[in-house]
Amino acid sequence: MAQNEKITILDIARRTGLSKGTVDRVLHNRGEVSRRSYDKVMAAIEELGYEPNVYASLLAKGQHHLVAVLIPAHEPGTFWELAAGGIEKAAESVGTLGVRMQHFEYDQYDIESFRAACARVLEAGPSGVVIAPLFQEETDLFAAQLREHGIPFAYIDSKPETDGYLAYFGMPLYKSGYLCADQLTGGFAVPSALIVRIRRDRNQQSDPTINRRAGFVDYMLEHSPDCILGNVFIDPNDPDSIEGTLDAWFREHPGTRHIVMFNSRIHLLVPWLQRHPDSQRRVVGFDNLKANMDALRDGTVSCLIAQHPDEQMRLAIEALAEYILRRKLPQKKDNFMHMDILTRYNVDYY
Amino acid sequence: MAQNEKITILDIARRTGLSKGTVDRVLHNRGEVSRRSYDKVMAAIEELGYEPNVYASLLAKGQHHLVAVLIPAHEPGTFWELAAGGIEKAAESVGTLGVRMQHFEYDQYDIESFRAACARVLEAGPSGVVIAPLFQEETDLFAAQLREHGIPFAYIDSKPETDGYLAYFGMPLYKSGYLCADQLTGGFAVPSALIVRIRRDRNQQSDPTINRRAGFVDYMLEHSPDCILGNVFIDPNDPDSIEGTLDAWFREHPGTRHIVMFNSRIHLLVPWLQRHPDSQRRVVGFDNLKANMDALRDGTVSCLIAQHPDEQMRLAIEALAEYILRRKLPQKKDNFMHMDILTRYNVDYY
DNA sequence: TTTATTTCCGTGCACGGTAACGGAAATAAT
DNA sequence: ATTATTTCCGTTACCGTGCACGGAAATAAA
Repeated sequence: MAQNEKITILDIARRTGLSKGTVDRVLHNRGEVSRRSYDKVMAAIEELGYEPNVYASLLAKGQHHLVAVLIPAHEPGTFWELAAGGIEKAAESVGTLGVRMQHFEYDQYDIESFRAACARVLEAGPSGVVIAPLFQEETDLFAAQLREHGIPFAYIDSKPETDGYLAYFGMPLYKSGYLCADQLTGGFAVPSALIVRIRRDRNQQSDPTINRRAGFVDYMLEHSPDCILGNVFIDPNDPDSIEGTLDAWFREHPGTRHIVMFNSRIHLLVPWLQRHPDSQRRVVGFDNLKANMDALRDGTVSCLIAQHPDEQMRLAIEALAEYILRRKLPQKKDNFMHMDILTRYNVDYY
Repeated sequence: MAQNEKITILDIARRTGLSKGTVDRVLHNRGEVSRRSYDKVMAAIEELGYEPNVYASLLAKGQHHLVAVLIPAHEPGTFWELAAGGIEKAAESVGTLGVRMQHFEYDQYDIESFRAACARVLEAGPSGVVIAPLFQEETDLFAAQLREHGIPFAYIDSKPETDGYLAYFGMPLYKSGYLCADQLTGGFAVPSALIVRIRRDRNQQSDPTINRRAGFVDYMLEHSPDCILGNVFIDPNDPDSIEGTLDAWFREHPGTRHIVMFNSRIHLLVPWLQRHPDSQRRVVGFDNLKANMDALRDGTVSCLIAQHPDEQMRLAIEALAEYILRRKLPQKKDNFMHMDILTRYNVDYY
């Protein structure tokens, strides 16, 4: 561990009777070195315990790497805004290492815009890419292109089944549904619960909420087998329909109390919930959007399960930087992040 | 934000008609510069948006800074072991910047050992110090010494009332007690609950659990005013006494169900809890020690509130490094970390 | 053997900043 | 006016690597 003096490239040059140029060629094995010399250098490196000086290296090549981030447009108050926030956090840690970040947006409901964004990323010539893969097939195509160019990439949020990525940072979706159910019921059997869903565009192949719902349902089957699970669909862009849909459902099922949503839009229900207060009702949703946290504070929502997309982003960028600068692979390829339970009593510290 | 080209020290030298030597003198204000030149340089720096190249700087001076960490001995399975874990995490991020860390231990029940550790820290001549201040007065003395030497320091876990530190990273203690109460009761009124405590040495002046208990009690007064709160004391080194104490209490108060501890030792109750199973009982404790998380998994403990001391450690070290290397003050001086709620359903991802 | 090619390797500058050294210019002392 | 001091500033030699350039040595082709 403790080396009294730093071994430099010059030391092993002297030791082997070669020049630092040759040693450098060996270190980066860029050829033009005889077998004999190669072995001598390698032996000396081993023997003296040489470790390259990162500063000198970075200074010398003066490389300013670019990491491209490819995520859906982050409208204020959306899930992707949170993710984008992680870019700045990453900038603090790896920015000093000469890594810059650039942000490429696409419309999550328009596959064409995704294709266009991919093209722009390639044009920018990044050293690494972070991808939030919403369109499965298109993502695979893009991944293949990146591999061709030798550009490493990492996924956040969800990941395609195809391999070839450097790392993945996401949430254990199935488990999150399980956890969600436990928070909704408090561990006790409940007679019924309502699942509020948003109808998805068929173009968008990847839907994380499917797995969440599966975990939720399995928990209920185990702990509350007689529970009746209702499903209603709402249109996020039509507040009136939300009101109407919920009113209709509760008129027909007055016994139901608890409500759950598996995406980040639980805040859409706040107006209705406020008009129909019920101190015994539990409402559980996902993700620490500002609107959601406000609902938590005023008691409209009981609990949020947060996955901290900003952390995922930061870790993905850091993993890429580590690989780009030092060729170091991440310890784990698939990283499932912690799920945080937010209530009105701890939400203020997020 | 986007600077096309990096501004170097030479650029501002040329811009001002001075030499890089002079610019350097200004940058490190080591005098021998006329007022006129000083102003010119400062203006150019501002104007061109100069930012020093950390690599070149570190390479040139070859400094390897040392951050000393002063925390209680981290026996395996204790709270401080978690904190010590953060040192390695910090090493990954700031280690590449030439910052090394050294760890100084003391016995948290022996004030003499704390004094000795302080002396050893000063001998090592660190560029910054992280302190977990358990002995209030002694810590103030040490802080004064550090200030004298111009060594910046940061507190974790708790902080003395004296100012002069660079940053503090800890948990909102009072609020954590509040949150704890909410998790224990599920928001409903309960008839009674038992608080299990550990008798403290009077030498140790700083006790974080006091504030926690205050928050807990206040929550109960609001939400469960008629609740009877029991207090028992156990000796952590005597398992038999733990059994006896709990048996005795529950013999006299059979109506009580829920149990809470405000320190990290809830795992001490596991043997007793396992011998007296009760599916309706809620048991809440603090901190993500391995033994605690195991108890969560097998259902013995219902809920843990985690503050992630390793994160506190990492952030404290990073803040120090940022100040040492770039003289940048942390954004906030007092940082209250998030409190995470751990249940059997999300504990596997910690 | 001479000439043309490869193979292999040393030299030297660049990267951006640090700080010691010494000297010119400005001021003070004689 | 001359000398002694300050005050201020430019020059220069590093720090450890990366890499282009050119040339010596070894081999192949003539």
